[in-house]
Amino acid sequence: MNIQQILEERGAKVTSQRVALARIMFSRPQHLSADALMDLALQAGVRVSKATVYNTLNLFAECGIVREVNVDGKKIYYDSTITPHHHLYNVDTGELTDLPTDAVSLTDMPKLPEGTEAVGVDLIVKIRERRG
Amino acid sequence: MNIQQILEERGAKVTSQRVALARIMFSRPQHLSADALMDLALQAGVRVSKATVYNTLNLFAECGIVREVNVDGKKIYYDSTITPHHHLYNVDTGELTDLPTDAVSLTDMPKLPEGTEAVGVDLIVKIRERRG
DNA sequence: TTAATTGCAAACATTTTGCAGGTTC
DNA sequence: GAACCTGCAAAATGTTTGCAATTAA
Repeated sequence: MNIQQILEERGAKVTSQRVALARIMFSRPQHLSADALMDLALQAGVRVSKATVYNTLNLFAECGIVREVNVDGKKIYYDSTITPHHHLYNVDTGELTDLPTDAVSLTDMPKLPEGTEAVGVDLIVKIRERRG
Repeated sequence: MNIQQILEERGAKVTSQRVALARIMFSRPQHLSADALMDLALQAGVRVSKATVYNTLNLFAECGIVREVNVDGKKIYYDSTITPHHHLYNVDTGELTDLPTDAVSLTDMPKLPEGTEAVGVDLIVKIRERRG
């Protein structure tokens, strides 16, 4: 994945912050909040502001190179993996992990309202530590 | 559904605010944010504060009589229907509607990590107005 | 009577915005 | 050099909290 090329195709400028944030984001499969990405960037010696982190994540999402995951209604997580898959969310630990699509059989799409089209399907299996 | 009884069973007090908010919430199947519920309450002449609306919705969720729906990472919606079902979310209009479970075939549960148990499954089909 | 609940305002957390200065093409 | 981007601080949301006054049991 060439972030430079993706930005150019979109008519967006190739700035050092965008390249640096992309390098961190796509270094491995992960789920990062804006805050967490900012921390990783600062730790890596990348000088970047909060506003730019938010702007950049929104830009990446619009470009379709990250996927937003809403799991707790509080903060947005950005998933560096965009191939179709589901999520496992541990409500006790806050841990968010991927679930291959074949782990759940989701066969057919429902009939959608007139004049609408599907954008995507988000499936989150919520788990917790076993009690008792 | 007897809200009075549910509160008593939980050892929570039966207050006029809780009863009034429950009456509005469960008057029909709907998806309400805290803000929207507060507006409906005020319109209905119920004197209630923002803090109490939030407290009450959290209480109802803990009692399992409403279901939280996280759809946009910004605000939490509370669903007055708790029988298993999925959701259709129109990203253009913000409209959130129910989808019967049989509209999508979700056959088997994935293997869960050791020591965890499923709390629930949230499936949201995101749609938009058709383009072009 | 007492323990829980309410309301208010202030605190909090996350995300967005306005604008001056800096950078990319 | 023109348009875009960044950083900062302030604003905008949505939600929670602290505490005095009120209410249910």
